Amino acid sequence: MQIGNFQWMKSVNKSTILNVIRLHEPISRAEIAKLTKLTPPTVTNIVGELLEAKLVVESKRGDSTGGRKPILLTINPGAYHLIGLNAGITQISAVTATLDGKITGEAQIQVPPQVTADDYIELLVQAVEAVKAKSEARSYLGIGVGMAGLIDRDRGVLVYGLKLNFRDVPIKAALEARFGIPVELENDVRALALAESWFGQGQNIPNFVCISVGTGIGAGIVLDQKVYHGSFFTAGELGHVTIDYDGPQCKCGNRGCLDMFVSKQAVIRRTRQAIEEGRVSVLTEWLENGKAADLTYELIYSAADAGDPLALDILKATGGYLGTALTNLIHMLSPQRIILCGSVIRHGEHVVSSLIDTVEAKAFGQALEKLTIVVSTLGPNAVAIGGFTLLLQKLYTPSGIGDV
Amino acid sequence: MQIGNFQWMKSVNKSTILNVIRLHEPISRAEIAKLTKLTPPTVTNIVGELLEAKLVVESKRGDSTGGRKPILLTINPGAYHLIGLNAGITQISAVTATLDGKITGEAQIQVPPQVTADDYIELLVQAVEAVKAKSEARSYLGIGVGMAGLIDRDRGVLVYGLKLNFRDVPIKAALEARFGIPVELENDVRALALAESWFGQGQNIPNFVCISVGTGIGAGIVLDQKVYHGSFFTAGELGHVTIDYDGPQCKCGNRGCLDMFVSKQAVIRRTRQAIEEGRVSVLTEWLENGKAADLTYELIYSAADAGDPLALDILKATGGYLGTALTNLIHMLSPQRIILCGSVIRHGEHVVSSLIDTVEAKAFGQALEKLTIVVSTLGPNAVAIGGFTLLLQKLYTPSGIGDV
DNA sequence: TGTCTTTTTTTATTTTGTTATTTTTTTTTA
DNA sequence: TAAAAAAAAATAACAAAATAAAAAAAGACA
Repeated sequence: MQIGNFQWMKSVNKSTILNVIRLHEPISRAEIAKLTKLTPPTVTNIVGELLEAKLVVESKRGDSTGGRKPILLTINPGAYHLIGLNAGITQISAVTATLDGKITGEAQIQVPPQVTADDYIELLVQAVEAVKAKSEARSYLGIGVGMAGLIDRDRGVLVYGLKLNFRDVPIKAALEARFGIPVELENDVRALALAESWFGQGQNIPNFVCISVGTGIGAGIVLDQKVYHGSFFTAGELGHVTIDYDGPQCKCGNRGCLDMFVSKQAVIRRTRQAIEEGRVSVLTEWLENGKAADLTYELIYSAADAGDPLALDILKATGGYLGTALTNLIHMLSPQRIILCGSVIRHGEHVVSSLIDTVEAKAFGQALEKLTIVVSTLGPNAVAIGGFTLLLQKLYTPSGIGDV
Repeated sequence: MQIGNFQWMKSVNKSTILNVIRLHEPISRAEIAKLTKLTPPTVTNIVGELLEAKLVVESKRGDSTGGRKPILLTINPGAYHLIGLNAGITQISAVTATLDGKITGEAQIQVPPQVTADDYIELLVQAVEAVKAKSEARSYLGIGVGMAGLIDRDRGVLVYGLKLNFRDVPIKAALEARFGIPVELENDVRALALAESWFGQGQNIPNFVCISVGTGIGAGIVLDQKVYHGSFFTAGELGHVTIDYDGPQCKCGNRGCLDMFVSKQAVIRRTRQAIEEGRVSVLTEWLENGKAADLTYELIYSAADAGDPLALDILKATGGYLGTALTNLIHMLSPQRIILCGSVIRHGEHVVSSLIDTVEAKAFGQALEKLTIVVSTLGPNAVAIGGFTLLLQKLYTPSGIGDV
């Protein structure tokens, strides 16, 4: 139950001002007062504390508009640094960044197929050490981790997932004990959504959904500018949405799950099946004359790029299935934007175009008119960016500033 | 951009205290201080203002626990009254209620098939007059309206819907001009969800979805205790979710929409089709010997109650389709609870049981374990209750109290 | 140079919550 | 039964932080 007292009031104003500086830098005290409707003395007072905490610096003088030149304020990028991790199944990647979200270094570590939870934590530590070694930053505000699996955001625990045998792994506690700085843990797709919200295509979009299509399919849902978790952090399971009432059996027990149609493996399976059924394709040649060792997703989209009709059909159908699932989502949640990410999207112009065609054909009304579908531009570090954004989010939230 | 100032701080505390009184009445000042962590003088001070505004009354003395007996406070039910409307296609129903949500009177007005928007507003006015005439309340806090169609909640405008030719009808402005008290307008299913959240099965459930199945299918989504609208108020279009990729053509242009399987009309259509195909059913007799004029939904569930295998099959299949759609929703949003409402549910034990069976078979993981599916207990006035709850919501929100 | 503008800081005031104290009322206990 | 203890509520003094008014600083321009 939030109650109003002086500390809280000040804390709200402090975070408001810090956010305004972040979003409008470089900006003068007078301009902040105008934007926030706070009075100039209040702004001066709070900016003083932010300067003292080294979160903000006075940069240059601005241009005069007929009077004294304003002293422009910016976020102090150098004082504190952030560490973001993308903790994946086969690879851990780490980045360091400044307070304004600029990446200053990166490092990768491969994960062997068979590891215990303790091994994995040790690999996370190595990744942090590796990226720290490459950076000359001294003071770190914390470590933010995006991780595949069911994550208890509040406790910082991997409940299950990532590797099959992992159960209740206290990632946050382990890393905090090791490094003595705050650690935040979040599901990878939701970290991605957070990254889009702060630095990508989700900026200034209150309601959007980030769809990640790769080995699995997940949705990161942002509603009213906040990442939505659902009860017990299980929202966004797009992969097991039914799109065909009488479709093929999925390993989850249901029929016609989206996962059976559009994951990387599903695309490969459907292509193989079509070839076995005798459909003509350049892929048959490539495989037979040893030009390709095995049927991979990369091979299929190469064939599609080369104009192979089977590969094109498969990828278009993939977009169609995905588009159908997204149309359902659009009618239920009516997001302003859908952001597509993941390896299938990054190498899948055919999938994306057919997806957009499908949505435009199937969705209707205002929900469609107000909608834009875009492809993520954050690149392969997106989840790690989301990781350190968890720290920024805390910093820029009331009562998150005093701790610095 | 919310900034902290004294009025806001006080307003937050005032609404906090008013809410605590509502939820824990009868309660003493000392107890409020303990619950809210506000200090006793602050509570005394604010309670004084609430007493003066007649929103709260000192009722009896409580039992002593070894010292002075506490003065117990309750919401003043008599000082202000509320009006709630369910503005439907064929009928408008109105209720009056006290500040604690007790209904004190009701009235109904039938809507002729052909009316203009102006006629309809006049009928709304008549409904309000009729219910006011039946109540001896003097002072009304406002009118809250739940209405079928696309509602712009902010402006209080019916954008389209209800009757086919209605476009941009300024309901709020019209009623405010007529009665001189605040009017709030909301979509009917979302009003329903709000009613459940305050007075029904959604109490203390942060994330739930209210499914209404009748002539159409809609979902009212409550996330983090707030009714979710989506971009441009179009969230919750459950009726046109695809559940069968190659299903029958819907009037919206897509194939296999849920609406084609589970609305009242769809149930009738599917039953008629089965009869025409020669399936044996008691319904055939009832219709042939003139015992029933026409095939209606009521007739079908009577037959199911009488054990008719065709009717049972149809209703069970209906539950199956609905359950499939809900499973998708559950995997996407992971709500803690699903509340079923509407006429098909109220007279559909067979539908509900098959729906629950389907969800339990198809959903999996934490999303299922943490989920409960219940039937609404608010009765036929639910939307009207949601209507006046719009006013309560405003009243119990910071800066909504000063206006009284 | 002098006046006008704009930005920033200073001073005094106001709002409102907090701490400490007092009053009122009741129960407990000697 | 009277004194002590305890709880609830009210009052007084205090403090935090915003606001209002005014002053100072710094520059523009005639």
